[in-house]
Amino acid sequence: MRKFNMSYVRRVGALEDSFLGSGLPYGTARILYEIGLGAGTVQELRIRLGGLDSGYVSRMLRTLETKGYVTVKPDPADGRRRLVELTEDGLKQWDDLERRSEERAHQLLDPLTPRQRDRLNEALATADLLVRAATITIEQVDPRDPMAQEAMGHYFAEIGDRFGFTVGDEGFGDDPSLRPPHGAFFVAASDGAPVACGGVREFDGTGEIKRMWVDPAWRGAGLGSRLLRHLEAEALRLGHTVVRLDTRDVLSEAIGVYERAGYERIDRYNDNPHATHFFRKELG
Amino acid sequence: MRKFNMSYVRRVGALEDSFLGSGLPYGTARILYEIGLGAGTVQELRIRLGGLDSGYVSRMLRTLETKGYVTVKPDPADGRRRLVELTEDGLKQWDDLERRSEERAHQLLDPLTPRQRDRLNEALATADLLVRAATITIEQVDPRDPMAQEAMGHYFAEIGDRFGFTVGDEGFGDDPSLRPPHGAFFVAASDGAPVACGGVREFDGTGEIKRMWVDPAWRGAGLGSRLLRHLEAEALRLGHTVVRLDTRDVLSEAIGVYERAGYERIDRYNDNPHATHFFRKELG
DNA sequence: GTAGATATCTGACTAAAGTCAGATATATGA
DNA sequence: TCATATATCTGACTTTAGTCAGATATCTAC
Repeated sequence: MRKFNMSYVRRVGALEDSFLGSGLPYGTARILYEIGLGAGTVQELRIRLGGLDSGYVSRMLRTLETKGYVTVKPDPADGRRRLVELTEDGLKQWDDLERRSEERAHQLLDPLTPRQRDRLNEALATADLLVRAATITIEQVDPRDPMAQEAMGHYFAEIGDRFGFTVGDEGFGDDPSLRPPHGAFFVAASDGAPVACGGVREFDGTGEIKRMWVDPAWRGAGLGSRLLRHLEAEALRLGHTVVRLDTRDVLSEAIGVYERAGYERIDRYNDNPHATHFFRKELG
Repeated sequence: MRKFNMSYVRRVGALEDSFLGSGLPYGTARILYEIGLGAGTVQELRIRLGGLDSGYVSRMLRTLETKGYVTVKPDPADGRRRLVELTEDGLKQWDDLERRSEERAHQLLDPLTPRQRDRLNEALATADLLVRAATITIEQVDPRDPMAQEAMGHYFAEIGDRFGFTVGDEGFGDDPSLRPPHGAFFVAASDGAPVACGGVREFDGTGEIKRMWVDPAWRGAGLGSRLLRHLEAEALRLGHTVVRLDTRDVLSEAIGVYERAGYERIDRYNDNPHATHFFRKELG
């Protein structure tokens, strides 16, 4: 991997140079590009760019503003925040960056045969997926946290359970049992977007895993197993030596994950009307 | 490819940050690292680092020298040049960079399963090879040029022809027919090292391709065909509509390249005692 | 031996990138 | 309502990275 970095950056790093030739310094061009990918608040921008200094970003936005490439206005939802978006001129600049970058990439790949180009694309796609997978972070959050809510939204939508939330609630059933001290909820995120979630709670004297979901695009990448290990560790920490869970036949990939993780089929242990399969595992 | 760059650099780019934490600025650390990969003249260093300004490099070397990480002394072979190498302290620093970088890579890959790690390595190796292949440059040089000499050295070594050069010559037979105006010689280089070569000349009223060689590590990557197309174009430019060539059975890959490029077998057309196969192609 | 060419160095410079300490205005919770 | 926290901005600053124009010593070809 390190060998690849050295060699790749030396050769292709120049791709980034295409940001130049736009009359903008690299940092400023990067910000312009990022705004073009999606307008938003200054703060979002800073995070997406990897935590740049607020003063630094502010100054660059001022530059872009005086050049007429972006507009900055207060966020109606929170007067402290400011919303940034591209002007028409800014969009033109952005398209320009995009085109130049595309051109450079084509030129670079020109000497390759079509078959080699296909192989390269495939290899890069694989590498990208795996690196993304490696940099997914699993974090414990409150089930009422927006990220958790978003993830559970996907979960309930997928199992077609329109009753996952109580009418009148603002979000999906805030199950207090999934919060400390006797429970926990985890969200796995990639680039700030939730790609998997799951919770542990106590039920009938043992640990129980609930609401485990993995983004369809991420299935088969080992993320389910990783999350499950995380949940089991938490169950153990909460003092359980046995965990159980129920699931339904629609979630076929999930069933595979449980089986490969050493779960054994058991009889129905609760009265969940939607559940079709029940599992159990000894921990420790 | 561009998508990969954005995503990869954002995630793994931080690998380069490991150059920091060494108390050295990035540029200086890069030089130190490069010296550690192989001592040599300042010039070699500059080229390996992608053509940095001589003043800039000189200054950084001065910094490293006063820190006691490198020694710089005149090259006995050419008093204008200076040789750079690591001191013991410098080697320690280098190992440190190496270790930190390695650590960082391991940490990054930690969440992946061994199978995923293998897949990633394979994908990166493929991508690296192809990107290297794409950035190989083919340039016309004088056959007496050191690069050409080095490439021909490999060629003669491989065909086991100890008589490729005339005794008393400093290098490999400087065949004036491979120089303009009636001939040309080309070297393909990757990272400053020759990986393929070949020449065209006039022989008996038609074009003739001579001394075509591809580094064994690069065979099967389409480089031979690419070089051959180059040589054919040159032959055409020199006014030939037919090219011929001879080769010997030891160079089996080469024979495949000629056949796939549309060459047809012909009878012996010269008295080269080592040649076993003879080919011909109409151009244009 | 002399006229270039080459390799490195020095000094003077610029621009980009980033840091840090407040200032200001708005939001939030007790 | 008041203390505190948050989001952004401004000004003053430092470090890196890189450029350019000579200066100097050495080599090469004629």
